[in-house]
Amino acid sequence: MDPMSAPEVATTADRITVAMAELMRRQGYAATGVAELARTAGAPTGSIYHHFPEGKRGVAAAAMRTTGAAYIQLVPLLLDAHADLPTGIEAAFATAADTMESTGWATMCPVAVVAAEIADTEPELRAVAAEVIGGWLDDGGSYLVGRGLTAADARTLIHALLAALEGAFLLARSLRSQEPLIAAGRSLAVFARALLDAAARQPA
Amino acid sequence: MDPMSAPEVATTADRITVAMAELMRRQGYAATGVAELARTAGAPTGSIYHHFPEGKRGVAAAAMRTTGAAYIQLVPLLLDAHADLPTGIEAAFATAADTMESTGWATMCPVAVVAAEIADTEPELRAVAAEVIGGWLDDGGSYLVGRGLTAADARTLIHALLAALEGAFLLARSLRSQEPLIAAGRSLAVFARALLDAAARQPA
DNA sequence: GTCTATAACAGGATAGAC
DNA sequence: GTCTATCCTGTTATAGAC
Repeated sequence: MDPMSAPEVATTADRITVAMAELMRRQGYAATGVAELARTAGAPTGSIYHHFPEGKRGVAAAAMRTTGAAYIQLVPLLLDAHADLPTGIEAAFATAADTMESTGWATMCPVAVVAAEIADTEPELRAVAAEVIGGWLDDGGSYLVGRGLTAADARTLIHALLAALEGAFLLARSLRSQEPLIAAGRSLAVFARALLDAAARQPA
Repeated sequence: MDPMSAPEVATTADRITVAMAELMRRQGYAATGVAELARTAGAPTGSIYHHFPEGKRGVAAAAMRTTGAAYIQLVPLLLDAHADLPTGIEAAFATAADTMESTGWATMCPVAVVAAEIADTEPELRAVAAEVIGGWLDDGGSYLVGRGLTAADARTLIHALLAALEGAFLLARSLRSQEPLIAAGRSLAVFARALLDAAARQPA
């Protein structure tokens, strides 16, 4: 708040949120304990319940929302670099594959890990996951419209793209192989090109 | 063993394995307790450790392998019905979407749920996941070669297909929407058709 | 707003009677 | 091979001093 204050370390609440996102990405929601979270964030357990009265569940919700906001910024960052959209998509998947391997196959999206775990058991967190994923679909779809796709095609493509990305992350992490991400990238590049070509052929 | 014995109920070990697969699919590995598993399987906790000396981890490994064997049988079952491969792929995704909605969005692959959770924390289970997924890729790839794809194309397609399927399951479950599965099915049908067309054009 | 101590309970695993 | 009782450790959450 004070413009004079140095950037310092992030606030305690921020450190807790970031630590939770990191732990969830690595081991999921259920396996992450509050004590471990406190240790990782460098805060006593009491601070967690002070900043997040809803406890572990509240921290998880905040971590998912923060992750969601951070990830959506990557879309233009990765795809604007290529004038040809299909080429950009394929390159983005390749970048993801490299990043994953260089981080020891740990860099998976925490929202996806948690979403799989809690969809049937934690209604509030499932709603948060749906909200975050829905935001990705909306924003990603808008971006694709800007790249020349019709609204309907953009919606189809962003659904297929996000599904392929999350699924390929999951397979790559278990197999410790770039192959799923590379194959998914090729597949989506072909699909994107087909949609663009069809739209160009009948601009009704 | 005794050919005269009625089919009866499955053996205790089988009931435990099946119950574990069902619980893991719904809530993951970490959130599934041994007491809950015993209750679901209709067996005392002692029996679990009698049949699976490695405990919860051993039951999970058995459940993943059993699931893997069951799922791979679905491939010819779903795809042989259509003479045109891309059409068959799209129909299979649509069937998965219907099944999922009619079961209250709970029917996700337990291997995928667990794989996401334990990739960094349970090395033995990660290896089992890799073994099961690797089997799907091998068998699915062989099937696709039988449907007219080159070995390299089959490998690419089965990777892209499995990634899209697991990812779409994950999104569909969180969003409670068929849309990810339908979009992924369309995307893979287009990709499969492109691979088949390219192979037909240059049968070098 | 920070931190310690602890309450209240559930976790996985084991021992041993039957 | 089945089942019960129990051990020990870890869990989430809270109370209350500072």
